[in-house]
Parts: sequence; structure tokens; C-alpha cells
Amino acid sequence: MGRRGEHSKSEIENMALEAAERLIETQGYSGLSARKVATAIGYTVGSLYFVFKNLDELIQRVNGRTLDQLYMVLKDSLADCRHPQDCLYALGSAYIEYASEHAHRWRMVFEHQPEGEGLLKEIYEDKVDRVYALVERQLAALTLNRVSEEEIALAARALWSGVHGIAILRINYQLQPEGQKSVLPLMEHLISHYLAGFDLEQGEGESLQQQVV
Amino acid sequence: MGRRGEHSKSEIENMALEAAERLIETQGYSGLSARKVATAIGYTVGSLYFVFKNLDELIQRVNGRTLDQLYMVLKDSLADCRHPQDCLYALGSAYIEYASEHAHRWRMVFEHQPEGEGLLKEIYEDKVDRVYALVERQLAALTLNRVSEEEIALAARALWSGVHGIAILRINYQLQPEGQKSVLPLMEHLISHYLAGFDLEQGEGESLQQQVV
DNA sequence: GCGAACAAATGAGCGGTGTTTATATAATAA
DNA sequence: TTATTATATAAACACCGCTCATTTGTTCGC
Repeated sequence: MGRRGEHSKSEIENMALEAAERLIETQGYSGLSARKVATAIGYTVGSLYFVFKNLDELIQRVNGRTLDQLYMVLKDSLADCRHPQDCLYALGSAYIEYASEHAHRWRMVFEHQPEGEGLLKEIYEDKVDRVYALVERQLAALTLNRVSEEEIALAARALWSGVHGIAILRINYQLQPEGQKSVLPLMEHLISHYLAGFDLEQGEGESLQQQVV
Repeated sequence: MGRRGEHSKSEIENMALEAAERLIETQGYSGLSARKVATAIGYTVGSLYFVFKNLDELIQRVNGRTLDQLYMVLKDSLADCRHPQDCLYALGSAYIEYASEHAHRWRMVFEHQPEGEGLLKEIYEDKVDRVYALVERQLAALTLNRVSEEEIALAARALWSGVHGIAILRINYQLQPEGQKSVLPLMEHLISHYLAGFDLEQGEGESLQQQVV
């Protein structure tokens, strides 16, 4: 055997990532295994380890692609909104919809802890930051320059933690009988209340500066 | 061998749960295995399956105990507060502290999906509801009877999703160099802004009733 | 006291996992 | 054409969850 050159290294890489995504999407994390991925692309286990250091790296790569895809979806969701608050609703709606449609793959992004100090981890964090930046931009537009950049960053993380939590609620109950009702009003409720408070408190001097994570 | 009657079934059960908790707390979910638990309590694998249907059930039992413990901690955190908003801060602070101190075990509660339709799952959900009820009680006190019970329940879930997200931020970055700074101001920021918006919008008629999950 | 019945505990075994490595093979260079 | 090099393989290792025939200790009827 040894069909040298039939597929380039990066081709195998792509095939493996796509196969892994398919497995995760349909069977969840527990449905993923090196042998299954290898079989799905017509190779054997060993070849996978020729391309990826280990399964952890493959998962991180899948997560990276998921984050890219999520970013695109969120970015596109801003096409039809004008007022920042509506744009935040649009982002929240798109976020929850994506999480719901790709529940397994989406969950893996947050549940799989990237281990080690590799370059891959930094790329990973940049991708996360890029998603948050979309929220920050809307918050900045909403508050003009009345609020510091740092506080905007923190507000985005606090607010989006809430939207994230609602997305988790959504996918946890989407298989139950009473899970048919929309969760979007809950998301809008959270955002509107939060923003209303933001406008109110502005000027009271309760700064959050320097309070990073 | 066969040391019949040395430990009762429930004794073995308890020993196993404690050993499992220790393993999870120190090595995370991946450090847990039936053989390790069995060895830790001086038995063999087979005996574990005499007490638990499978490893999934053992994990659900561990999660149940974690939820009980979390409930107690949250309940105790309310001892020194008077105003509902301060009580919410206290709950948030206790929640984040518990999550941070028992990160692995706490994460498992949310990341391990209870499978099947067993009785255990319902007990599990009751334990979750009991935790939410602590938040609902403060929100109810804060809004008196201006807000319906159902809306309170939803508000509690929306708000606490945010606090939960902040707790995740906390444990994700607690090992990093810049992770030393407190996340508590971020939590108070979220709660105060959300509550401020709650008071504002009240009366505008944007009801969330019937919008369950 | 003794054998039968029963409950408790074992440990080998099954099919699976991630990962490593010696080996075989196909494409390329000399 | 031969030697080299890059691919791909299959076997092996140690572990995993889980099952079950078997052994063991206890207890009960006689």
C-alpha cells in the first residue's frame, strides 16, 4: 500500500477536520475517535498522527474553524440593523441560532480546555476576542465615548455571558416537549434591561477599569 | 476473598462517591475511571457495577451532591445581607467562589449531560430549580409584586446565566498570570445594570409571560 | 457440626480508546 | 536501474467501560 502523493498533507488535514466535524455534529464529542476519523477519510490511525500531534490538536483545530464560522455568521447578522441595540439583538439571535443548530460542535468550543502553551492556543484566543469585538463595537456605538474602552470590553463579556447562558438553556431543553417556545424574548429582555441600566448608571463613577477577569 | 458484609451497599456507594469526587477535584473528568474509583476504595470494578448501573449514574450522583453542596453554600451566603440587591451580590460572590474552588467538579455539573429519562434526572432538575429559587426570592423581594412570578423565574435565569458566564471566565483564566485580579466587580456591574434596567422598564408592558425557555 | 443455599466479590475477557513504532511500499533522485 | 526518501500501514501497548462465570464467605436448616 502507501498511496504516496494521492493527497497532500494539507488535503488530508482538511478531510480529517471535515470528517471530525461531521462525527461531532451527529454523534457528539463521545462519537469522535481517531480511528473513526481515519476510517472516514480512507486512511488508518497512524496517518492521522502524521498530520496532527494528537487528538487534542485536532479538536482545537475543529474549534478554531467553528469560531471562524461563528464569527462569519455573527458578522452577517448585522446586515439589516441600524440602531446598536437592534444590532445587539441581531447578534444575540444569530448566536443562539448557531448554538442551537450546531449544538455539539458549539459546546465543544467551550467545554474542551485547550491544554499546553502552544501557538495554537493564542490563535484560539484571538478568534474568541474577534467575536467579542463585534459586541464591543455595538456597545461603543451605543455609549459613544462616554465609557472607556476597557469598561466596554468588560461590559461586552458580562453581557455576552448572559446571552451565552441563555444559549445553553436553549440547547439543554430543545429536545424536551415544552422546549418548543422561543428563547429570543428572554435574550432581548436581558439585553434591554442591561442596556437600560448602563445608561442609568453612567456618570455615577463606578468605574470598572483595571478589573480584568 | 469476598468479604461479605464488611461494608453495606450504601457504605460502598458513599465511599465510591467520595473517591470519585476526590479524583475529579484533583485530576478533572479525564482522571476519573471505574477502575481508579474501585481501587481507591479497596474493591474491584465489578463491585462498582453492583452498586451503580454504570459510570454515568455515578457521575450524576456526584453532580447531585455538588448541587446540594452549592445550594448550602449559597444559602449560607445570605446570612449577612439585608437589601435584596446586596443579597444578589452575596449569591453571585458565593457562586463564583464555589465555582473557582471546585472548578472541575462544578464544571462537570453543567458539561455532563444526564442521559436517559430516569428518576435521577428529575431529582437532578429539582436540585437545579432549588438553586434558582434562591435568586428568584431576591428578585421577588426587590420588585415586590409588580412583576409576575413567571417573569421573575425567567429574569432569574437570564441574570444568572450572566453570573454563570462570569464564573466560567474566572476559572478559565485563573491559572494565567493576569488572572489574579478579581472578577467580582464585573459580577456586581452585571447585576446592578440589569436591576437598574428592571426598575426602569417596569410598567412599559413588555411582558415575558409564557415565554418559557 | 454439616451440607446446602445464598449473597458478595472477584478477575478474566470483550471490544473499544489514544498513541507509538517497526515495517513495507510507492515516488523520486542519482 | 538503483538508492533514497517520504508515506502509509498494521501491530502492539496500556488503558477504558462493562459483563459474567466463578469463587468465596456467610448463614440457615437439619
